[in-house]
Amino acid sequence: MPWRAAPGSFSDPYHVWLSEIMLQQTVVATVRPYYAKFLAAYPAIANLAAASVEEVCGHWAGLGYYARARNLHKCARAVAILGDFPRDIAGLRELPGIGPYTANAIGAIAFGLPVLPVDGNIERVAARIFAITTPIPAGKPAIAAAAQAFMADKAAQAAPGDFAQALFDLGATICTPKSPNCLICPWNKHCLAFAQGIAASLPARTKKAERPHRIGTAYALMDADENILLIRRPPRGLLGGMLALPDTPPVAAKWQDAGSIEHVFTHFSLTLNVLVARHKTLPPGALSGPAATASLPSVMRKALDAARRALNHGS
DNA sequence: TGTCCACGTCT
DNA sequence: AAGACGTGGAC
Repeated sequence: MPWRAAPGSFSDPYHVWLSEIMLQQTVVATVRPYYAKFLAAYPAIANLAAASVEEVCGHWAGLGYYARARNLHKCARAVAILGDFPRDIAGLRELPGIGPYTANAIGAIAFGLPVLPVDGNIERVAARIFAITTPIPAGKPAIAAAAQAFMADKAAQAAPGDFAQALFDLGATICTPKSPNCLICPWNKHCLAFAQGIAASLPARTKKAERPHRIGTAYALMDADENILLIRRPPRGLLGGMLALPDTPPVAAKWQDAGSIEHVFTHFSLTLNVLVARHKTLPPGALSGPAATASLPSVMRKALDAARRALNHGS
């Protein structure tokens, strides 16, 4: 990983923090190009603090969970005021967007504090080693508590950051969610789930409630130069602070059907009907143009693509 | 195709 | 303290 330091050495706290925020609920392959883009745009956390929140959200577009981008910016400004990252868990926890996991990740990896950041990987390893069958999420606290026993290990104490990252790797490559490679696992002699032949079934999960379906409308108003009218959504809630197509008609116009797109969010799936219209000029102050459309959340990019297809066919 | 997975934080 | 919050890849 580009954000990792050589074994035995500490990583730059800025790099650890930036990568860990991006890695929340997001896989490494997705994060990689965003991490590179952010470091190019903001070589130091001071550059991030000096940027506008709109610009930061724009760079974040497509990565999802946009509260992370807003908190990233807030956190950068808080760190700018403090002068540097706090070097203790309690201090890190007070920063926006940093919860128990991320505080421990920064503490262990950047500062060598003897703490264990229990992510999904380490949770899975712990559930198996100790054969904890309580389903997640109810069983989460018990699994995290059991995982703390790992820190009794001398190697863990000596290099908490390397230890945590080694466990991440164990979970990602050997102790995988499905078909774990127990036969080559360095810990298989100590694994209760392996001994009982139940490793693949752990951690158990409570069946999720069915995802509701919603229907919405997006309005794409395009001028002669192919600019599309965009709005900025309110700073909280769904796609908070992000650019979007309006969900109510921005002007009186001859709206035409451009088909629909499907999108799945965490807590609902969405059919978005897209309507399009041509207009000579966009309202003054409209956000538009190629730079703006590059900064759209994925659902809005899908809608915009549908709108453009319809307009190009119709003309 | 659809289900699961990415434990993470905030309110 | 239960629910809100995105997206894409693996299988």
